[in-house]
Amino acid sequence: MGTVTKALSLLGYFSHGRPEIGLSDLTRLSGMNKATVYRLMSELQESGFVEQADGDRSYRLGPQVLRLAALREAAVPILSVSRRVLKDLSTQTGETTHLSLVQGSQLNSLSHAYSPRHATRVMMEDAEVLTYHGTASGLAVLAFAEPDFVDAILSGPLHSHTAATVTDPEAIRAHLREVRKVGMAQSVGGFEAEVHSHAVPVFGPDAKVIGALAVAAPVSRMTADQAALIPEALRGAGRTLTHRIGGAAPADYPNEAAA
Amino acid sequence: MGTVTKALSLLGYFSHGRPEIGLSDLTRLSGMNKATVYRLMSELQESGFVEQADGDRSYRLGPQVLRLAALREAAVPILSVSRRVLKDLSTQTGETTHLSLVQGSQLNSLSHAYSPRHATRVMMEDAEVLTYHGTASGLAVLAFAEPDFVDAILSGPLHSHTAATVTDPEAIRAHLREVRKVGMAQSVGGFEAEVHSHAVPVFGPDAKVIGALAVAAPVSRMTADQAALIPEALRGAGRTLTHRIGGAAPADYPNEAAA
DNA sequence: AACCAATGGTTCAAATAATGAACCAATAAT
DNA sequence: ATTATTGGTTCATTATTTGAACCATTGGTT
Repeated sequence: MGTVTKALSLLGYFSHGRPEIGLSDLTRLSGMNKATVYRLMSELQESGFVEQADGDRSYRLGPQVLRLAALREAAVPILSVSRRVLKDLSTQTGETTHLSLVQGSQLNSLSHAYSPRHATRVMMEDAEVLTYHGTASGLAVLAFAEPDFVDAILSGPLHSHTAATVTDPEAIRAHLREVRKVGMAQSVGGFEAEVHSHAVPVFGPDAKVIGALAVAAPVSRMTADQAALIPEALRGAGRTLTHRIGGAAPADYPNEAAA
Repeated sequence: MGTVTKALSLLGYFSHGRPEIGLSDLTRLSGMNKATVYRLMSELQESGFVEQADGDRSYRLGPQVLRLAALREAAVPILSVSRRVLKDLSTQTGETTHLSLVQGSQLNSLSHAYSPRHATRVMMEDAEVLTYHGTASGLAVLAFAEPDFVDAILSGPLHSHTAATVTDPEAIRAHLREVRKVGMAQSVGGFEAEVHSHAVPVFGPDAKVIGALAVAAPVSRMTADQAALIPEALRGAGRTLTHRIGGAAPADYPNEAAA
């Protein structure tokens, strides 16, 4: 691992649950030497990627990342485009919808929309890490990802989020074959109990999967009507989003042919 | 310059005008060795901070920056808070408004709002670099920045954007004293011709200036009425934004006492 | 008040990783 | 057909990173 990769990997320890991290904690989390972590963080701080919280001396993400994200969006406006698609999809289905993108070996939720129709709804946060094996979005991505990538994910540790999480690699592979056939993944209580999610893959310009679009509803609201309406609306939204970002579905993707 | 700083500095060459950069260009821009740039970019790519555009092999910012920006916003929600303030300020003034933040030694526009009132309006882009000496926002920041910081900026090269740009350090310092007195900066055609900008500083929790809030109007619309209304609305918006992000104005900031 | 265990931060010889000139293959321009 | 330029690679030399040990402070225990 090069020095730069090491420094950037430190940024990976920040999350919603851990927005600020002290030097000692970072040392423990990363397993690196304290002096090393200190020097790397000092460099990241110099560049504005992290800053030190006021009273405390612990680190948090810095303002420089905002500039980069704004430029990224200007070059590849996935988030801004997705907001419209998500809003429409939430309106159509009456449920919470979200977009997640593949970032290295992890899948991150990055944009979401709610519907005002029901008082109860599935809540989402942006920049949350989703597992590939335990979420409909993750399965939708895996089903259309490169075999090497799938192998890498399935050979890693597969945690159980709920009692309903499938963690057996062979069972997951069987599931993926099914997803490939219908072009959509479902997960009932696999990540959060009482949540029924549908997800379709989103493709980039090279016809490679770059993320997933999902509808998350309380299981109690999954009536026959909804179970018919959601897949249809979702498939349409997936096609729209892939198209608007200049993407293209691969030849073997069933939703296109069926459209 | 450490290796990490060097790698991150490469990200600084991306902008709206240059969203994708090839290896040779990046080598020339940075003045580093080609092999070095290649290795650094490879590491940045590995971490998802840049990616290579499809057909071309040139680099552009990667998806990983989106995740970090979402987390930064979750920890310090300046952008989301500012959007409301900017929208209100645009409605009140009928003009374009924008927020810029200090990021290291540069000032970046990061959020903006338009008013639908007039057909012509000053256009803005996010993640644009503003100069300290040539914009109202920059002057508002400098006027309340640490003396060392001001010295560093004014001792660097000061480019002329338009015929009206003031580039003499002593003239700028005199201007800054004036800004400190009234708590607001103005620039008429200093960055873009025909644009009259007003700006107030925004302060962080430690009473240090972190950026500026500005109203940008065509000079032709700067009637006596507007020239009275804009400063008042802007001062109010500045106070609101500083307050909402948990910031505090320093004791010598005049807008507070006047309120 | 003395003690202990944390914390963030610093030092310096030893180990390792970064560097840069030269080189290659493949396009693009003349 | 020739030349320049592109992205990418190599490897001995060089310079940076590393890590164990060390401080100074802080907060909690007894």
